[in-house]
Amino acid sequence: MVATRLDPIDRKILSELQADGRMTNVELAKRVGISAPPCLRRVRTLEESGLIKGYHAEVDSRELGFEVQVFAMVGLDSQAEAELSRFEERCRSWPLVRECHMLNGEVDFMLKCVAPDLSSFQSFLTEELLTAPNVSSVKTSLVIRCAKDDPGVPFEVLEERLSRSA
Amino acid sequence: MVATRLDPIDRKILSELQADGRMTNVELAKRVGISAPPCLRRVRTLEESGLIKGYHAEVDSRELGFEVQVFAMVGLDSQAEAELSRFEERCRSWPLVRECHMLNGEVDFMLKCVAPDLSSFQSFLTEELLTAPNVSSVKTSLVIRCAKDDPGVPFEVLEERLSRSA
DNA sequence: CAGCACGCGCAATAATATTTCGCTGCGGCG
DNA sequence: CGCCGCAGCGAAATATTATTGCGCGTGCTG
Repeated sequence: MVATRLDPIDRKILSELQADGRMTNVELAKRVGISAPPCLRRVRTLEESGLIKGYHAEVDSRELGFEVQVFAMVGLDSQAEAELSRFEERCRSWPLVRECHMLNGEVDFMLKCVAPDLSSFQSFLTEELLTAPNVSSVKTSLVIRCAKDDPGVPFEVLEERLSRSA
Repeated sequence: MVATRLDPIDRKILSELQADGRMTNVELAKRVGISAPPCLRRVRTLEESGLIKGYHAEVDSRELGFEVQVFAMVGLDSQAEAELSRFEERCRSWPLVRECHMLNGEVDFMLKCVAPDLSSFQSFLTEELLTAPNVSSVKTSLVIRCAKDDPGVPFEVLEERLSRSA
């Protein structure tokens, strides 16, 4: 990891931008305690180094008409690398699938899906996911409500850890 | 849902800002096909209506030293509302827990956790999660690799759906 | 068909981003 | 030790962007 090259100011920048990605550079500079130009240079460096992978607006999915959120646990018949990749590629092509994680243990993949309503998810499930090649089992769990949905990483933990090792 | 009040331009704005939340307003206006001032007015309206809940920088968690990502499926002893809320509140106070979703079915909660390494996750698991009141069972699954991690909702699906109902 | 409300674009202004420049502190090297 | 070169800073200048005010057209509504 490249994080060791980051000084406390860089980490503060990342933390602030994770919390509010549209903060002006002036405001950001004020918060991290340096002037605007070096602050912008640091942000650009963080972007170019790939530590900042992008910026996104967080939208209200329910209000936008996506009432249904589902976790799908998928088991495959073959776990050969070629088959794994094929399944991942398929997931990337399904818009309803927002996340696809390969897991250890009995279940091979965890998918997070979003759909306008139950019936559209059902048809995705039966017509796409269950009929996809190599898929042996799918267990789905509907999200009843969401208590927490924080993006990114807990910088507090990082700081705590660094202060201990210092 | 309030989405019916949105015209195609508003939806395009949301879609563009979800993909790139730091786009300048002039660029955004160009893409959605109107001039800058009305575009900015629309963005402000979307923000005030809560349809845009915020903006976030997407950071590279591995590079930042968070090597471990885990899904934890939690079962509780009591599912009384007061107990559910209490557990949710506890999840909000744990930095390592980034998401907490209540599910239907046998498992009560799905947690997405992030940690610097396996041992720090283990200590969280044994010292915090497993010892929390009312927690009866926890099954964890380590993320081996991530094939897809798209934020937000698939606007393509929304458009398709609206064009059918039109 | 007049009046009204709404949303647009244009032009002007304010704020912000970005570049340029010179200063300063720090570590390597003569 | 003292000099040099580098890296990072801040101030100032400039370019770009955000924001406001205003007049115009369009489409309801009476």
